Amino acid sequence: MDGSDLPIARLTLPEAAAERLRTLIIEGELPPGTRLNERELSERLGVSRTPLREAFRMLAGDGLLVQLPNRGAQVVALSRDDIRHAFELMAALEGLAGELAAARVTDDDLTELRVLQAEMEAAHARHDLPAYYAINRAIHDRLSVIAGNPILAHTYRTLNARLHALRFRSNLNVAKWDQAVDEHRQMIAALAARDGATLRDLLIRHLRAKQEAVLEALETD
Amino acid sequence: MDGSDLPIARLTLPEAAAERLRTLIIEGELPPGTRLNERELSERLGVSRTPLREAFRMLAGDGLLVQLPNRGAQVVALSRDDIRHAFELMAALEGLAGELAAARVTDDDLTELRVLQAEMEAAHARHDLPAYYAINRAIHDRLSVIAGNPILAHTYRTLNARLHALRFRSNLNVAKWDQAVDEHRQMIAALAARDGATLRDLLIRHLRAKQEAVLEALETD
DNA sequence: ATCTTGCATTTTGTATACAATGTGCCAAAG
DNA sequence: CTTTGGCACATTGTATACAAAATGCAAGAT
Repeated sequence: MDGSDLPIARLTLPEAAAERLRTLIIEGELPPGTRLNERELSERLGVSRTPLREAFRMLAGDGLLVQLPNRGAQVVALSRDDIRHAFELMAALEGLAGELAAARVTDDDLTELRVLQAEMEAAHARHDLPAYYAINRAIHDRLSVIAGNPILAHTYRTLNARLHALRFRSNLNVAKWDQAVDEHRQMIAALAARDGATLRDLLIRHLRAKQEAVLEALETD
Repeated sequence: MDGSDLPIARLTLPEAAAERLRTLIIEGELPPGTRLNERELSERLGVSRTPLREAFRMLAGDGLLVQLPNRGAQVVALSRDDIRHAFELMAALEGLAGELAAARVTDDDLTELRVLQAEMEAAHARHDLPAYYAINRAIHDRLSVIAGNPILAHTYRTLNARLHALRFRSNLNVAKWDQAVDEHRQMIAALAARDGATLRDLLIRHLRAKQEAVLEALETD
């Protein structure tokens, strides 16, 4: 069985509201720092304040919101240091994921990853940055799943969501982009060779480069 | 200033309830698998159901509770695999903390850690397991703080709380105990030498040993 | 002119009432 | 004797009313 014997996951109202809010935040509809008025938002989402507040608690747990007593919730605004810290942790998580994935990867997984890699190179060739980001994310997500550690995967996704809320896209110079694509090639090779240590190092370096690009992009805001 | 200019953190009712529940779970008062009846618990804690439900959401975010739609919350019961996964991640987090700590540790930090280490050896000498655990935890916590990455520290604490809810104490054979104390000595040495790579390896091995001890202990339940 | 002080308004915090859903038991049919 | 249907009860889900707290503005004092 694949787990479909557990109760089917119908979304409860607070969960649905949280999901909706999450995308609003990540899509940039609710930019960092925005104060969230409960009454206003509850009308906008068509739910009452009670489930909305539960949604707030969930998102606060994910680090997308901060809640100040008697002053409501606001979309988190990461400082430069926060970003540095988040990337530091992300690098370690990706490194671990790579190490574990190398030990467990199947040939089917590799085939799938190679398809994604090809798509990514195509996006790169036609300078399609949004597509590149989407595929890039899919590859890294896949890796964290192949690692076979749900707790890691969850931590990874949560942290990733927080960073995505920054919407740092659209800034990436050509040299770094070329390099990133090349690093991906090396990653697949390391994975195919089941070389966990190398893959780990590659991923950590890869993340460090990404961090630099992000911080640079914020610099020029 | 030390940050005391931010709004002083008075506990809101849901937060207080969550804190209370958290200790009840970690102390083993509410063992894994316990179903939490909202009405009953709200009376016991002296709060109404609304703030209690927000507390549930917070603890669910921390992974201490699972919430099933229309079936309420229950204390999470970790499977052997969950434990393995949690330790896998913990090892990576500790490793990162060690690496970062080695780069930032001050002489004052070292003095403090050496005091804790001495206390730990004393506890070990008099076979005081509870004290040993407490000091052990203090040392590792300290390390994650010295690392200077609050996001890492938070992730670490959260995951740690989940594992502590297992209450796996009271099982540890003498050989492993001796070894653990010795590993701690080596850790302090590596830290004093600012040797991050060595410290990282030590911590990861240390955690692996701990994991084995825990899994063994559960075996004999 | 600037800084308090107090009041009105807005916003969040909590409790409770009501609705919807799930659970378990018992009876009747196969 | 087992199984299924339905009913009563218990529990969770949601909305709303009320209480408490914070914010902004204006008027007065320094």
